[in-house]
Amino acid sequence: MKAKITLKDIARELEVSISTVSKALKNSEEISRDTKEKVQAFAKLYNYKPNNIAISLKNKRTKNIGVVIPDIVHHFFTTVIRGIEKYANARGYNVIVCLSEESFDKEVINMEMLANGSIDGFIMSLSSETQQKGDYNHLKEVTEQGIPVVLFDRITQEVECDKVIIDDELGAYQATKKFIDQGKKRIALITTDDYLSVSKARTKGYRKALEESSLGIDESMMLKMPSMEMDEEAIKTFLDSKNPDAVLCVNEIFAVCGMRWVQKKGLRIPEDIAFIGFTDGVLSKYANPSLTVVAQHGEKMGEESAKMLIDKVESEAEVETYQTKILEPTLVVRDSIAH
Amino acid sequence: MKAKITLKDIARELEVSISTVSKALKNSEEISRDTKEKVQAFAKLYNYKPNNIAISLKNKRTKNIGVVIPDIVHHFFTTVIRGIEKYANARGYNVIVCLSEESFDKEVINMEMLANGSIDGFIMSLSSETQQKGDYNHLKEVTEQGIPVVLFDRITQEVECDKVIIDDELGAYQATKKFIDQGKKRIALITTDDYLSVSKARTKGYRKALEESSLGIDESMMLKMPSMEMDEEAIKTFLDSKNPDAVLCVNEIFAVCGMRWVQKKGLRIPEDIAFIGFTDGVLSKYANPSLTVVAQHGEKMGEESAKMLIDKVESEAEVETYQTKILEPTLVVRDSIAH
DNA sequence: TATTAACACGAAAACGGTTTCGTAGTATTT
DNA sequence: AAATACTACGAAACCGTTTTCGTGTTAATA
Repeated sequence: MKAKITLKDIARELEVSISTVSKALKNSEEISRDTKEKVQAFAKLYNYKPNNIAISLKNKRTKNIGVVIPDIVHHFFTTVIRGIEKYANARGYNVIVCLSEESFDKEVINMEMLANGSIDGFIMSLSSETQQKGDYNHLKEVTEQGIPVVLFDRITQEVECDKVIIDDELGAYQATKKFIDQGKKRIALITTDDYLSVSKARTKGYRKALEESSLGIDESMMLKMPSMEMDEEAIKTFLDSKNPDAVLCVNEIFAVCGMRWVQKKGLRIPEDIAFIGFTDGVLSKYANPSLTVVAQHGEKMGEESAKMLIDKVESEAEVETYQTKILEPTLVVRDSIAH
Repeated sequence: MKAKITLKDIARELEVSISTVSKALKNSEEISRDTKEKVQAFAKLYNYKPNNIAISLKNKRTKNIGVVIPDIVHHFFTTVIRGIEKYANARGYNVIVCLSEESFDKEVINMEMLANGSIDGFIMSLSSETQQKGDYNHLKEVTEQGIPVVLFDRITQEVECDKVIIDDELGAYQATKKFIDQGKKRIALITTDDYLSVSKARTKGYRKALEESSLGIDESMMLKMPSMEMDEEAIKTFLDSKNPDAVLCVNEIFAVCGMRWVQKKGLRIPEDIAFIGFTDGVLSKYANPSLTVVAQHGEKMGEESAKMLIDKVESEAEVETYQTKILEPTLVVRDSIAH
């Protein structure tokens, strides 16, 4: 086992000072050609690499960014992380991932853990519990300490920071409009409770499209699932009783379950009943029939978030101005609707 | 913006030395009751939290573990990360995630980036390119430096370190045996090229089961996909020409594609043709019919890996003894086979 | 009363770098 | 020859902790 070599080691071997070594390795003008060559050669030979921790301590920059998300076993978040990681890596940053598992307490603990010097900034999506409680003090504390935060997807207006979202309302609006244009009359919505900012926005878009049409809104055509846990029975009962000819679901899973059930009953998709979901994951792609979805462009979202964060981290100016970036969703048309 | 308070700040305010503050906060016996109370009260008031970076530099322990995986948009890896994160967090560690994206170079770069003090150890799964090249010098260098490494799932025998795998051979063997017991005669295998350690093991299990049976092996019943990219045509052609009555696939996607195709041709699943895949992901669960799979217990695998790594990191002893933990796979029976 | 022990605290080194500033020695200018 | 300007390097501070060791003060002991 050969331990890592330090500046001090090089200095001792070469009988120069630590400062000289440091400067020589940085190709400083201050150091003579001879000395530089000697030091650099030695460093290369012994594979010297500066210690990140020491540099972090000195610079007060860790080149780490903390990502706090509710769940990682979830296609959307996973693509966001990929976007973050790719972008951050390209700019020399590492990504520390923490999972809140939809718990307020875990979210708080994770942030506190990271806020003590481990990271230069946060990228996060709120846990459902946090959104329910409406308690954002942990976020406010962090921003007050001058640590930049970027919120994505599940955001709140109560914290002043940069934000990246997709226009969920628009996505739902377009999807619903698509149904209307295709002559669907009984358009249902399967969503979760309103505490999730995204569900709320999607419901709004759905309502808006119906209001604008001649169809109008029928409250009973909306099924609100109390939690994000799957409850197949609720969906089946709902579909059986309301008999929709089109269903908009706020995720893939609700949609796939719905499709499976109506197929079992002998209905044809999309002729008798059409489906559109949210999130362009594997499920939609390989479902039978393949599912039309409102794609959220998670990777793009991750990139944007990382860009906003790193720009802020690296900007000297203490700009107290925040922006919200709204990405446009895309309808990915597959076989679960007519086309 | 209120900046973080340091020991020095407290010392100045309270007119004591830094050492006294440090000791007082640690409840040292050396410090008088009075002083301790004073310091602790002040620290609490100003919400003092020690700087992680400084502590890391001092202790030469970061409490970070580096996870390097080929891809994060992949259910299996995602569950492993969750397992790692949960376990590591419980023991006070953070997880830095790096993606190799199946590239050898990225794997090397990521490891180098982290190996300079950012982490206490690695948990990783090899990129396909690395397994193809068979070049493991980056791993060897790291272990030689005394940084513990735990390899999971996609491992190699050429590096001496702890390893966690599932018994892929056994999983494939059991799945194939299941087909045989159910009277299937033309049992096909859809796999990827052998360079992936897991594909190799699964193929071996498949062969073993057939060899032990009266059916024997027909090389042409094995389809080797050259890459992990989906090639639907190859699968269709293969299924059409070989006409199997059972198909074992090394992942979910191959299986779901296969199912979709044979259903389109009017075959019944599982009566005419049965399917078993690997990886218990969302796809299997919500496929139509739902897919029987060999579950890999990713979360368990993550936990085990994290446990092995942290135990090693925290053990003072420089034990040069490594273990390989083999987890048992489970057959999750769903509607794609008779039951 | 002189010695020792206990107590409570501070100085300083250490972790591994970066960076400012001072300076000895040489080269250039007047 | 004296004044000035470079060149090339080292000392030391600093980032924020922890920890060892030394020491002044008081209390207990001989």
